[in-house]
Amino acid sequence: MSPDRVRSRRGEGDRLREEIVEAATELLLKTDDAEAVTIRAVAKAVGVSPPSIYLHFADKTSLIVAVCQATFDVLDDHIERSAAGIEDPLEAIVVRGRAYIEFGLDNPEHYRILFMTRKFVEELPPEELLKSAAFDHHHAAVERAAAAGALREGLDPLVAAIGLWSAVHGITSLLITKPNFPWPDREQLVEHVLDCGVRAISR
Amino acid sequence: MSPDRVRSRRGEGDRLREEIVEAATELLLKTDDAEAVTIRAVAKAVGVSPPSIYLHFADKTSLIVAVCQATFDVLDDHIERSAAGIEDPLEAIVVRGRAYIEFGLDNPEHYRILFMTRKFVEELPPEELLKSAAFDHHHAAVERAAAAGALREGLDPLVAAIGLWSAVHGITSLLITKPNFPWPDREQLVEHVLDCGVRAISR
DNA sequence: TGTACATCAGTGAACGCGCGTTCACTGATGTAC
DNA sequence: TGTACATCAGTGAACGCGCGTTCACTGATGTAC
Repeated sequence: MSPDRVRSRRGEGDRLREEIVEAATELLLKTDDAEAVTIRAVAKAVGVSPPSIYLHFADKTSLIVAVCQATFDVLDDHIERSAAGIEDPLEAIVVRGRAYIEFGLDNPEHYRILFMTRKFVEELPPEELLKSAAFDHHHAAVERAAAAGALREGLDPLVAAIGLWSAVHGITSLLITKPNFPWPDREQLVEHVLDCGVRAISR
Repeated sequence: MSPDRVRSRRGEGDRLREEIVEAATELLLKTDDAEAVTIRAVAKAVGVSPPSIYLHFADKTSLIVAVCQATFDVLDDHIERSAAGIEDPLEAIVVRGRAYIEFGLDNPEHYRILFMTRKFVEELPPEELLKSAAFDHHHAAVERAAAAGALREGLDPLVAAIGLWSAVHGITSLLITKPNFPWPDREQLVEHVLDCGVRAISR
């Protein structure tokens, strides 16, 4: 993080790896611009020389992929915590959706590399393809609503889950991408999208 | 377009401007990668030297902005044609939504610069901010549905219009960004989103 | 306990690349007389 | 009708920049004996 970083002791070389991922993550948040996250900028933020990055990552893509992986985990965790202990399956879906949107709006550039960019999550060799637990958890939540008889007849829970995802993704990504659009009250908008989401799938 | 392009006659210098915008548009479609659209690549596609671009555009951003402007017009046109002559206001909304999604899926990289990138549409000096007629037309269509008494009580048509936009934007951008996701049948998904959209706002 | 040595965590300098952009220019084309 | 000239639509070569990445290296740290 700081330029007065002290060199790791023997055997603790892996500490740098974490510091690099953290610095890149923080840089994404602070600059609000994925293009500002260069090898040089990350190295500077960590307090290390650019070649040092290559002690832990084969190339820049690998570094960003590690950031994506870590961010997927944070997102999933955030949603799971929010929904913990909520009994009503439809309410749980709404709460999850709200948490998802919240994460996106709070971490726009992270959201961007995870869900609005092909390069780092999608264009990987098949065996390295990142997968977020978040979708599976969301899907499971919709299945629970279906099992509880809360969904419309004849509605495939997977299709319903994707529909909900695309609703929350839609509003999140538009708000991120179009800051100059004359949006009405943001909170009202979010609640409307969430309300429409369950309204459209429940019986 | 071709390297054997003939120089414009006197007074016809503006012809090159159109050719440049067309070439950039085509390049976006063919390469499916906004990063492939460089001044050099566009110049080569037109059959002209790189500095010639600067006879018509102050810088690269201006060129891409012109592409965005033209693409907004094409999108709006596509939607208007699709919805022409449809009487039922709710059906018109669905048809518009379908046309919007269709445009995005057929022109993913154009969709990306218009709706998934801040740089060219949003980060302009206020007086140059691009505005698409498409949203206003969509908004008007929702107002018509409201006037016809087709919407739920107490629903602000603007909020409803944005909700619908975010629904169609959501599915469009996810399908574009996540080609490797195990999507169910694409057409079924699109219809589900459209169906949910009107279902959630109609009475 | 002292010392030679291997190893580990880094560094400094430089590479090649492609990019947007600039500059001084050229040569065909139309126009004035 | 012929010709000098201004103008217009371009061009060739080069600039500086920041980037990812490589290479040969250094110096502190722990270990073997």
